Amino acid sequence: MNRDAIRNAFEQFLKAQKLRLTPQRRAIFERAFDTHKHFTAETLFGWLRDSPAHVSRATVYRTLSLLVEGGFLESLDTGQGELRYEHVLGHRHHDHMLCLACGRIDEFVDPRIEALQEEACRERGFSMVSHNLRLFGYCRACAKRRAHAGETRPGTAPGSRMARERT
Amino acid sequence: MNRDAIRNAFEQFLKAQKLRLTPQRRAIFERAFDTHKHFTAETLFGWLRDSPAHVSRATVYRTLSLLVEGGFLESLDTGQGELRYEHVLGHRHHDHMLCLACGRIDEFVDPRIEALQEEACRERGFSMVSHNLRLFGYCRACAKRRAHAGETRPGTAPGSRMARERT
DNA sequence: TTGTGTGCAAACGATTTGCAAGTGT
DNA sequence: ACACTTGCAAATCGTTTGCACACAA
Repeated sequence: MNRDAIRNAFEQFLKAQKLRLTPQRRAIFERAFDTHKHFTAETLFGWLRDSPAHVSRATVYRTLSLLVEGGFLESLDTGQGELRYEHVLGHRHHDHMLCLACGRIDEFVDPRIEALQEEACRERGFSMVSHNLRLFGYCRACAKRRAHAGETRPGTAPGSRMARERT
Repeated sequence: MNRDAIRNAFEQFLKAQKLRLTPQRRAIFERAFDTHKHFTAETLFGWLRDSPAHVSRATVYRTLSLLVEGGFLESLDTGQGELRYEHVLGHRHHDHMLCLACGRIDEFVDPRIEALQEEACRERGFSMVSHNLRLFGYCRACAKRRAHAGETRPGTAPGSRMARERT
């Protein structure tokens, strides 16, 4: 799915919802799809602040919600305060591994896990709408570094209440 | 694992960390283990407010963090703003199914899923510390009700920003 | 025109923190 | 005594909202 097709889908979506295609929405849409990485609302706001397009923080939030509702973006709760966004289109469902030390986010999928989830739901009469699997730990690089340093604690802000060893 | 054993472990934990056993900590500990359900900090605060034990909200939060660090409680991020807490001891690891309509939280485990997660980590050199699998959808009862009513939207606060059909 | 959308700043809500006063050990 | 703890209120922080003005359709 290329950019034009996605943009087109977005415009169709707005039209269908009787929403207006404003320069702000256009700017946010374009910038969001200019990156391949996960980003936060604040990050996107920063990107646009440094560009000719002036979009207020409120509008960034409002439009990101729109894009999520329209199924263009998906929001990922890293459990660390702020939501991160990622593309949905042309991007199959996947789960995440989050590094407690460097914040790196890796994606993975195992169809067998997906199937077992479906099975669990079926057995319990639960009608699943979506799911979310997050593995917390240390990426290869950080795990190696920590093994050497003999570290025990997470590696980010010292003393931070977040990134504990447990969920 | 009975209450006395857990309490004992808690006191040992405090001692080991050179922390003091105060009436507030005792009250919070007892009240937390008086329930079998998932609860929020605010809920626990409410329970204690209506009891002879006077504990400030700040202390509730501080002590809950302590209990999580000590491995007595585990916090569950329902993705709906506030954390919920549940016992750990005598309570094996499990994942959750969250009902978008009534808020019900069910627990389940599938050792095969757990094993596949380990495998995924091994393959990628990721050193897992903890994980968190949440299935969002409708519990048996709500699914049935919705099927009849022909509903499309989640069932809680109408128009609420949360409980969307997507994550 | 006219209902939407935007920007701004104030409001939120859960959680954290600074600080002076209290209290286990 | 003397840290460690508490309570209180103020501070955070990401996100949402009220409102007057601007602007797509």
